[in-house]
Amino acid sequence: MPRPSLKDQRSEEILDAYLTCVARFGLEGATQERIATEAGIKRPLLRHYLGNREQMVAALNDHVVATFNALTQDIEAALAYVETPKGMVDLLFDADAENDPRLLLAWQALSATSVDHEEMRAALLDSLKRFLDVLVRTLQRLAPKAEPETIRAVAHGISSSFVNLDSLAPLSPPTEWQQDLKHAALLLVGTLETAP
Amino acid sequence: MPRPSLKDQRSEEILDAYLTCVARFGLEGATQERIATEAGIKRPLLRHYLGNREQMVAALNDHVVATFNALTQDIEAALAYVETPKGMVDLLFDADAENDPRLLLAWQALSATSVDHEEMRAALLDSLKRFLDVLVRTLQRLAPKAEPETIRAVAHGISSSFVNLDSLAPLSPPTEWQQDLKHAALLLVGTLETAP
DNA sequence: ACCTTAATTGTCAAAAACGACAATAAATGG
DNA sequence: CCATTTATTGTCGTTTTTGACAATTAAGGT
Repeated sequence: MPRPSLKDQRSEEILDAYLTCVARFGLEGATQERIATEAGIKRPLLRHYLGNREQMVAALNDHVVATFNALTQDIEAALAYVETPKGMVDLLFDADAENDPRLLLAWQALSATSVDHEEMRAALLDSLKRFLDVLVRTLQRLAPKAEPETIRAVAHGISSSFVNLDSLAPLSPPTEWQQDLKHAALLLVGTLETAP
Repeated sequence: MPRPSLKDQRSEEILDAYLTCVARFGLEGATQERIATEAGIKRPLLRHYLGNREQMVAALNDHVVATFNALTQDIEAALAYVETPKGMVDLLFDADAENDPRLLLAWQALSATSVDHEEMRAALLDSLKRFLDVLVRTLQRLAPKAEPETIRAVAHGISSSFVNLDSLAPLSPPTEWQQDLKHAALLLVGTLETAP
């Protein structure tokens, strides 16, 4: 048997470096040189692992979508043990504290340029739908009496605050904003409890 | 006297084309070729009007910040005639309906790469602060009894939904999401009325 | 030790992008 | 009509980025 391939494992590391560059310089600003430097390798290795540019972008999109979906599933699993809307917000905004913003920044960079690539666009949109679905289902469980439309609105509002938390990170905003956004999410879920 | 200069007027048009490209391809994806094509001119004209790349980026940042600040002032002026929190949300999310998403998309693209350029970063952050300030002051006027911290939270929540509205546009999301986000904003301002 | 395949690097050519300058056309006041 | 300044385009050389291939090194099984 020949030498075993570390391609999958290595590809993950390189995709992570790619993710870093896209979050920092945007999709087209993430040159192969920058990615290679970030990954600590030589440029031709990128080709060896991820192929040409088009294939690289597709791989990154898959990676970002898969990571985001995995995050969604982790959150869903954790939310199963939550019994109150407040606990839900705590979980989301504490989990995000230890969550590096690169993922959502890259997600946004990809979605901004996904107009041309239908497949990418669909996958990105689907990943967000999954996230929203988890929020909606959890809210339905925690506030069964609430109107479905209200639950959808709350889920979207929480999602917006959740996303903004990361997308504002490059501006190094005042630290209070983080609490303000969490507070907003708390206010939103609070509207479900008092519903008739 | 020599031929009169149309530089200011023309620069605005070109900056608008620049804005379009940045919203679509990101900051580093907005090549001079694409901008020139979008503006219907030849590439060397870009240099004539906006200078080299570094100067172009600075000019775009100024333009985006100025436009965003102008939008903020317009909203502030319109909000002066609003008497209810619901009216405020109506105004914001109706004004945004006729508001093309390019501005906020470019704003985000700039902010994502502003880590290196301190001046840009400060201006972008300041423009967002102004917007939030307008929301806070309006909410203070419409709900004088509400806690300052709650008002800040509501303002941030509304801002998040407002921004998300545009940043999701490239994914062509379901049209209901637009109403869901507005609904979330309504729920947020609703928490101010019932405050003791 | 040998063979097979992966990992890694070197290198080159083509294309894209940029910066800079020259040259031409156009318009306005005198 | 002339002079002056702007608007516009053409074009060159350089740098950056990419695609592609060859060559070398390394690792594991037999």
